[in-house]
Amino acid sequence: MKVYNTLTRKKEEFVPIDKNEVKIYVCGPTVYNFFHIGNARPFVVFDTLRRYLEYRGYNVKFVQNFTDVDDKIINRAKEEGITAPEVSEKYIKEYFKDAAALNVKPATVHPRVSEHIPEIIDFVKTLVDKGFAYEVNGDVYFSTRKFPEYGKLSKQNIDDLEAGARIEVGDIKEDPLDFALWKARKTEDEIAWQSPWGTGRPGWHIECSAMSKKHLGDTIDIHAGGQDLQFPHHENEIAQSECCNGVPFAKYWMHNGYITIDNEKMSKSKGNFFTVRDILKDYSGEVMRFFLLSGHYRNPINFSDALMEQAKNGLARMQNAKDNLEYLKTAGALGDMTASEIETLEKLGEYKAEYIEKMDDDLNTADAITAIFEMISAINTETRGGATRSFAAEALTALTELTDVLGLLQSKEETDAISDEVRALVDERQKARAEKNFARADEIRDILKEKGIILKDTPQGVQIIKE
RNA sequence: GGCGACAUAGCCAAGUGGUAAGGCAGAGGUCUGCAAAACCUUUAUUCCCCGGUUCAAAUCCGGGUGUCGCCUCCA
Repeated sequence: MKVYNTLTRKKEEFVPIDKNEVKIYVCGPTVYNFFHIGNARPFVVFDTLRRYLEYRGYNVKFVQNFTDVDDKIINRAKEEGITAPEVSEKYIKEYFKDAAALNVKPATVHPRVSEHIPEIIDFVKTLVDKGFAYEVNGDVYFSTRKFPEYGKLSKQNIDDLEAGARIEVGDIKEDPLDFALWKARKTEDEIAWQSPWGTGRPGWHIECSAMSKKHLGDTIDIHAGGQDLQFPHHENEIAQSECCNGVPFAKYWMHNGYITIDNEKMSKSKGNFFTVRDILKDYSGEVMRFFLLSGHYRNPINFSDALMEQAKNGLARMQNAKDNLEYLKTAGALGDMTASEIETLEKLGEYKAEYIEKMDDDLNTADAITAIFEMISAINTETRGGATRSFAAEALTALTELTDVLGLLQSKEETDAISDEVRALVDERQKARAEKNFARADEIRDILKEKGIILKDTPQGVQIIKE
């Protein structure tokens, strides 16, 4: 597999450091609110990366943190009149709900900042001892100039950065580019821990470095996150980790592109801000996931209602194909596959190869989806006038193998559990149809539709689908 | 000011030297009691513009134009 490495700005062959275990760290959410569609992109994209690597036989250790110590959480706690831990606890729970809706699997480890304070303090101490950091009034800052490679990820020249840096009034830092590793407590009600530099809490960037080290070791395979994290967050992580550990931090850096609303960046101040929780009222998580995977992960993607409608319809084509095969698996013809079916099955193998080739090319999910649609066309054409049960079963396996890796077509209930009541109505409708009492037949179809049950009359009989 | 991304049909989108994938929407048809689904046909002589390289360019080079992002918390 090839992945685009931000560090080198090139697609590189992916070779894990330890061939038995791929180590991936993804920057997770700050848990002060429901997460939004922009947050959802890296969750979905890198969950797909993980699924694909697992599909290719790798054992993946996937770490995604929760930032549960942060100004935004403290502010939120004040607003709601509860404690900061209560806020983060609440939104961690909500994270798992929305992630599940998006078919994002839980990480191997979901470390929390609040549970890694000793590790963070040790990390900062090492940096101070090695002379990469200094303390001022209970704050500890990283000395950016001490790391000669600073800027290697974002390809920025340190002097240019210096020129553009904002110099705040009364800044106590030795250099404007220095950033906080540890922040002294300012007010009594702020959450804080004891440290060699007094009471305080960790800075933002240090958390990821410390948690990555704890759970994955000094050098990891892939560090991933949103494009905006490239600078300064990831640049700072590299500086901290490489100065502390003396070895490269991550072999590959992967960054996903932005989501825009009407071609503008989503932001609270513009009021064009959509949480996944809100979107779920109109579209399923799977539609959102399909939408997010329908373009290449490094390209920007625009979010709108019209685009979600397109995604919904596209996904429905996929779902129909699966539903039809599931139906034919039990309603299709008995006996051996036909020559044509055997030939089609071979073709499905070719589409699978195409799918793998595209996913191998820096996770080209757009082309992988194309391969799935080509597979579906071949299946639909073959099964147009019916199919053998064995072909339906084989085709279903071939199709779901590919959709599973993308985390699609997962959430639908199995259609086998159909109640006697429904069964009776279907039978009554069939009788009505035979008697040409179409008014009653249509009425029953409408009654069932209200209950989320769709009937399709096929040459093989009535296909019953639960929405 | 520094760094970077993008521009392909009505919409979305892949394609980085060999003659424009795929999806959505639209039109016509087949099947059907009607639906639904599906199938068939149809929708870019052309890839923002201008030059250049080449037998050959959406793809490479030069120059424009436009849109967006990072440099400040942010996926």
